[in-house]
Amino acid sequence: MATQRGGGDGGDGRSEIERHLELLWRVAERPRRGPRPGLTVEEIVSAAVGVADADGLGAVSMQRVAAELGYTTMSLYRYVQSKEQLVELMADAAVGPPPDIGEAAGWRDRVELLSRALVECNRRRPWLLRVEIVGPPSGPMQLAWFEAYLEALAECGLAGYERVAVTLFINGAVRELARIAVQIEQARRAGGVSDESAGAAYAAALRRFAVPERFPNVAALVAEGVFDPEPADGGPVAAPDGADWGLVDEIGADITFGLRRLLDGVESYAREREHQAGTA
Amino acid sequence: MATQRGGGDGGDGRSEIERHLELLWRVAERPRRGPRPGLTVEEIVSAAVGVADADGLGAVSMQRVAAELGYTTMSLYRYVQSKEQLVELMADAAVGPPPDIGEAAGWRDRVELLSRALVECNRRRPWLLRVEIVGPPSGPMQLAWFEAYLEALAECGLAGYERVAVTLFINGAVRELARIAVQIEQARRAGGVSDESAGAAYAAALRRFAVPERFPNVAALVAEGVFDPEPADGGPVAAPDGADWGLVDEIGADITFGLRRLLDGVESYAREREHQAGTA
DNA sequence: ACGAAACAGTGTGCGCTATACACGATTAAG
DNA sequence: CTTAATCGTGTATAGCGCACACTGTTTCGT
Repeated sequence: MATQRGGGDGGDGRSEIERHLELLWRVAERPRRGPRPGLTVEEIVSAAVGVADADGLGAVSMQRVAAELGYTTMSLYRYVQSKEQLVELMADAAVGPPPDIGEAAGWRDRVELLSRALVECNRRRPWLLRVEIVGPPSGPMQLAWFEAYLEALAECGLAGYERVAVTLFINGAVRELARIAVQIEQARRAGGVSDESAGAAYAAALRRFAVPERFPNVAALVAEGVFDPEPADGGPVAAPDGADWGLVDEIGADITFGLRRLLDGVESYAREREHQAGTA
Repeated sequence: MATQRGGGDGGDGRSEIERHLELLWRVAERPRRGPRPGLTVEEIVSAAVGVADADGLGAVSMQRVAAELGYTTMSLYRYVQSKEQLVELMADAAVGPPPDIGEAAGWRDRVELLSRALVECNRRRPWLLRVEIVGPPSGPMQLAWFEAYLEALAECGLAGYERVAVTLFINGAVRELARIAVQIEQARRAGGVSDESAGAAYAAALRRFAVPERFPNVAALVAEGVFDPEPADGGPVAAPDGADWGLVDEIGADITFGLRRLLDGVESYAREREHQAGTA
């Protein structure tokens, strides 16, 4: 394993994780001596994000980022402790702030709007989905999204820790579904030789390997045509209620459905508890 | 980007993705000429999994795996097209088959049992959570879990594609939540110097950066003590109904809550539709 | 039976990676 | 003006994935 960020100490009083957080939040204690730094963490992160946007996460190397800035590789280490940390800074910066969903609609719509915006973020920067989440939301932007979800859920009738649970649950589901969708999308864009799109290839694979004896349910769904790229007539209704996720239709519909069931459950749970509280 | 698995062709008729799937499913077309292979894909994958179990995913290199088998690095490439592919094979093999949940209880309990088992898998092999999912469930084990979820949801009253949506939704949420929990767990285990555990450090960080002006909801929850490692009295009730995920209690409770709300929503949705169908 | 073709495993080498370390140049504190 | 801290650079190391050429083995076509 690389550097475990447990209780290490760099010589001064602050632990490693503490300094990491200070970097995330740009707590800049100005250096007291020595030459003026020619770079800022901001610049480095933004250059790295630029590289990732242009050529993917795999193209982000210390050398490439430094070259982009006209500096040498090692100079970056004056600002960042490791590449791993740089990637985390990138991830936080690149999600950007959550949209300002006014007081437009009810809390359910707000949650859905927020989730749609989150998907949109990840769709525009597919490499974000390849950055692994290292823990609970810590950076400014991550925390801003967290805050936004909690705010959206403020009046849904759930207790504090319950709202946290729902937020994390939704985030996880959305991220994972978006990952699948984006990957399909990319494969589809890259597919040149054969006519069949990646979705069709997947359907064909299922048809081949999901034998009814061992995988009866999957096989039945395959037979239904659920996994066919173009939803067959009467198949999954794409984007009900005008919910457009900008994703492969099928996955978008999946998110919509799962999210709405979850919110249904939240609603009924809150209602029931309110009722209990009233009679108690 | 590395190798896009779009429509490449290796000379024979089968596309790259096709050959990948055949390897996942161990479709062995025996070679017609030449010496007998001294290794099998099975051995290689199992050796690689052993390395990952022992020293983490970062320790898995072609050299290391080959050395473990007493072969040279390059010999592995006779069986596997790339390291990326090997990792995928590892991921599929390492989750193992889903547990056989009998006809014990209702579909809700079956889904919860399955999810608990999935979390347990990832808890015992934390490196699994660091392997990025590359697409819809394709490997034998991945598909077996998919099948198990669909089977568990068979009698919940949902249509086919709706069950798919719920399955993917749950999988995503469970995976992401488990990732956070495992990371906290590891950090806690590695934390030696300072007394405060990683959870406490996170709570402290939130207390420092989640100022009420910009993050009122988060700040309020921090003040409530929701993020404190030891749940304060009256805080989040740990493991209601005896639901033990083997994880950090707080995250386990999060999964339980989110999952049950989702299933609540599924139940009411199915009931309502059945009712509609009855009156139609 | 025999040449040819296919295949297994090895050795070498290339380009790339992160990053440790020592060094000169620069700046501010005492 | 000394001294300590810092910035940026140059150099070096250990490791990585993997392309390629090569030897030796096995089996097919004849």
